[in-house]
Amino acid sequence: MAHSHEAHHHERPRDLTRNQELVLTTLNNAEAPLSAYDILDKLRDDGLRAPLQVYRALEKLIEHGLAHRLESLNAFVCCADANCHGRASGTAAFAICSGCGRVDEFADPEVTARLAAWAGETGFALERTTIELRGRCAECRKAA
Amino acid sequence: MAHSHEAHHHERPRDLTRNQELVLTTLNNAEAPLSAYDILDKLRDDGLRAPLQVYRALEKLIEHGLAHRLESLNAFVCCADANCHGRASGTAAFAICSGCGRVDEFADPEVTARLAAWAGETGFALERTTIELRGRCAECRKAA
DNA sequence: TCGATAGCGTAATGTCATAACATATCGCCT
DNA sequence: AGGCGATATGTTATGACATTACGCTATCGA
Ligand SMILES: [Zn+2]
Ligand SMILES: [Zn+2]
Ligand SMILES: [Zn+2]
Ligand SMILES: [Zn+2]
Repeated sequence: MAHSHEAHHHERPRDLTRNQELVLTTLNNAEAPLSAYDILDKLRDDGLRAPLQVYRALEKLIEHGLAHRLESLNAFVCCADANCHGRASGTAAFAICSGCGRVDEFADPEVTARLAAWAGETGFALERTTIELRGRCAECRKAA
Repeated sequence: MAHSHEAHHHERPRDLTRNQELVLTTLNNAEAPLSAYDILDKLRDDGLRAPLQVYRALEKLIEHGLAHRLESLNAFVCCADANCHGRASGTAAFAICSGCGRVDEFADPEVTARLAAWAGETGFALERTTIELRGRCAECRKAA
């Protein structure tokens, strides 16, 4: 572990390609999750033309932990949890507001532990976990 | 609350229409989740012709707690947890095997409680929760 | 210099889901 | 019986999301 061989289990983030950079920036600038086609539309002026260009970039960003896919929305957000990349915080959970569309990423170690425990007892080899909460955020409730 | 006004918060399950019955039976007979189009194909001989007929039936079945949508799969399963309909067990979680495709429905009250607690602290009005685990089931691991 | 790996561009296609409109059926009140 | 609202249905067309297939290019180390 002595010489510079990269962090051992998680790519260093910053060797993004042009398309990946464009997509990540678009996600970063967005207030709410974007679908792949939303992203594509925003990047037409930068030369992107086909959905696949976006999907390929997203795939890498997600691999690197820089973005997440929201399954219940068929849309994508950039990662908001500094610890998430280093996976110190366990499985990420997402609270999605049906009012403003904003997404709050958080992690609860106890939840992670309980699900891992269930997997352990059951013999289920856990690879990936999706936790998505739908509802209305505090701000939208006040604005009601 | 004295006279017969139905159970107060959860419909009695058995007043399904023909289409709902057909779809539910199809899901019950399936070993793995089915997409709406899978269901449609299986029900062509029974007179179903359009996706919407299936989606409408699914919508009601899900409302009644007789079926669930798996967001990470865009597919549907029938509910496997007797308690689920009576909502005694809290939020349902699903373990989806990438080997055999089978789905295991379970509920962990502690997980439910932790997510509810997060929502409480944050002021998030929780309406619906999705928890989906991807991996390989014990049987598929043995068969490896 | 060669081959392997990764990324890129494009077209076509596949899969999932809903809008819009027209009918039909049932419970209920008059 | 007649009228009404609520719910379910059937059908067509369309929209939204995602992948397959193919060929080209850049990079890097043997
Ligand atoms: Zn994250
Ligand atoms: Zn909100
Ligand atoms: Zn259930
Ligand atoms: Zn399996």
